[in-house]
Amino acid sequence: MRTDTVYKKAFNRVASMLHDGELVGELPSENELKRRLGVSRTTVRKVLQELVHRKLIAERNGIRMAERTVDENDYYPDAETTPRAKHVEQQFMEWMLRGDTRPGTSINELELARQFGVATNGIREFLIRFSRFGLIEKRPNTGWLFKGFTEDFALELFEIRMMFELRSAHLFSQQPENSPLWAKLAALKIAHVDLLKRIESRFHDFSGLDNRFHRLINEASPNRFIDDFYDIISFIFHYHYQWNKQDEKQRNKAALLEHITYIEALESRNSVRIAKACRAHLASAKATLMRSLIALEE
Amino acid sequence: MRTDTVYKKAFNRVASMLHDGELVGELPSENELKRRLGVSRTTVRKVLQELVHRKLIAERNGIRMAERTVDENDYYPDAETTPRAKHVEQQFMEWMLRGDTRPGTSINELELARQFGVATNGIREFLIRFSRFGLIEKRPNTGWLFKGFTEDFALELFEIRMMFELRSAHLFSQQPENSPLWAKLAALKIAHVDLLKRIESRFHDFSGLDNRFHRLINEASPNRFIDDFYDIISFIFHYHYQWNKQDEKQRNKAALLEHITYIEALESRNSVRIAKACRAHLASAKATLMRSLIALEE
DNA sequence: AGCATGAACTTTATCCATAAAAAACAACTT
DNA sequence: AAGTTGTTTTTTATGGATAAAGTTCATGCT
Repeated sequence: MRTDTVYKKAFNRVASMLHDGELVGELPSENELKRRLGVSRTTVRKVLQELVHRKLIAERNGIRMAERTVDENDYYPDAETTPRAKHVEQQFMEWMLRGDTRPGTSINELELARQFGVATNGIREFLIRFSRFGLIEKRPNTGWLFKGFTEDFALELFEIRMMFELRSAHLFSQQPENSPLWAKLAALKIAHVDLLKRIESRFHDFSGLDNRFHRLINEASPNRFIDDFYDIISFIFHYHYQWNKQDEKQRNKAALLEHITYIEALESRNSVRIAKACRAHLASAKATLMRSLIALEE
Repeated sequence: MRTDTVYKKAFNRVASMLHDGELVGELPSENELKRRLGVSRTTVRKVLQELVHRKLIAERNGIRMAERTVDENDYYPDAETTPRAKHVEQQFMEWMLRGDTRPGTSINELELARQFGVATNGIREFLIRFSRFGLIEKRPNTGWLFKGFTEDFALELFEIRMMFELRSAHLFSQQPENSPLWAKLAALKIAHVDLLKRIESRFHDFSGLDNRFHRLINEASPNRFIDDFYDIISFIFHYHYQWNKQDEKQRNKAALLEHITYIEALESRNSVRIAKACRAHLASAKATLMRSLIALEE
């Protein structure tokens, strides 16, 4: 059966809106809620129905009002708000990055399905999606081959990344003075400086900034293939560093400083300086990844 | 039910081997056939069984020999030797490139499934696979968006292609003198010259050469992401030109000449000359594609 | 007319079933 | 011991079913 994660997530969302006093007095219409929650009206209605049923809200002559205050165990557990496909992704990534899965291992759909508690279809769809990351390969009628999260992989990844980023940074710097992206860049710089001040406690926030920064650079002259490639990078890094936290603070602090230099280079519009800052930053990111790969081997 | 296309294809293969006298006297062992056909022994046995049943071969005290001569209608029809997934691919590409599918159209899995006569699962898997080509986009719980085989698409595609190819051509030229790839390049050049002589009748053969050439260039310093990207290109071109044959002969002849120039540039090891030939060739390929896109609009 | 709710219909996400194909195991032969 | 064939088990490719979520149609209210 299809999971009802969309509903549960929407429900939690409304509950927390009630809790935070974002919905005072008469509740918005179904259509308005639909817009705010980004789900269909069908789902909105289901949420409302349950809210009434639990007496969190009450409906009197067509007007819906908050009734009871929301408490902690009105919320559905987080795990129930994530669709199956996402769970498969997480479990697979853990299996791959954490387990002792060696390069050359073959991947068995049925076995993973059993292990993850889902139908084989879900596994297969995930693997198809995942195959574009270059880490697995399909052999028809036979199964999938895990090629390994190896040094080669990282080298090839960074080679492309470097090409793309140099290209995008260059084009970014060539934008007209009145482009709104310059203002965005300035704002991002401030965010960097702010984070740097609080780095001791807030170092986790870096990955959000990192993402924003690299995506911003691509915005100047969009290319879907570059965007897609950046998705690969984010994905890989997200999971890799999620299970590999050594030196996180230090790593992020260094990257933050590199970003600032890089941003200033962009602001200078000086090609040579830009290329240099870009190269330096990527070289450092690469070195960090390589180091952690070697650590994994042991 | 799973199709038995693997079996049928293997059967046809063996039948044509018998026909062509590639299997004289005692037939090879099951294991040997398995190796030659690239299928499992289970399938080999099924083929043999059917061959016996149809009296194409006979088995006398453990020895299998040809019995009857193979005739035209011993073969299974071609359509039955292609797996469902491939059919879906073909039908989808036709639907997309030939039909009046406009950018922005949304793609309905169920409707396609009905139209193509397959289960929705197959459509979905295809779409997931296809999504990396940058022509469609998934909107969760809702469906897929067809972004269109547009001018933008072609521009973005060629931008990346140019970056990759310049990089690969450069690295190719830097290979040591004793690399075996130089010999391969020379052989390919001869094949080009040969084809040029027969271009009037054999112009269809160009696409095979084109593929070999571009893949050869990448071989010097492999990068999986570049290979993958080249898969996208081949795929797109394959289908696009399959339904768009205008000027095919002339187009191929021009490309053949460009390739020869390009190969000679590589052989010269002269960077400037290489970059120039590479650019010229890609610019021309791009112009051809753009022209045919505009033709489509009308 | 324009927006709200209610109800019916359609499509997606997900599981399950099964024949075909592959792989593993077993017994036999040289 | 290594290669054959026979048999059994496992896995993949494909179809089908269904609850959840999305969309459309209908009705009613300002």
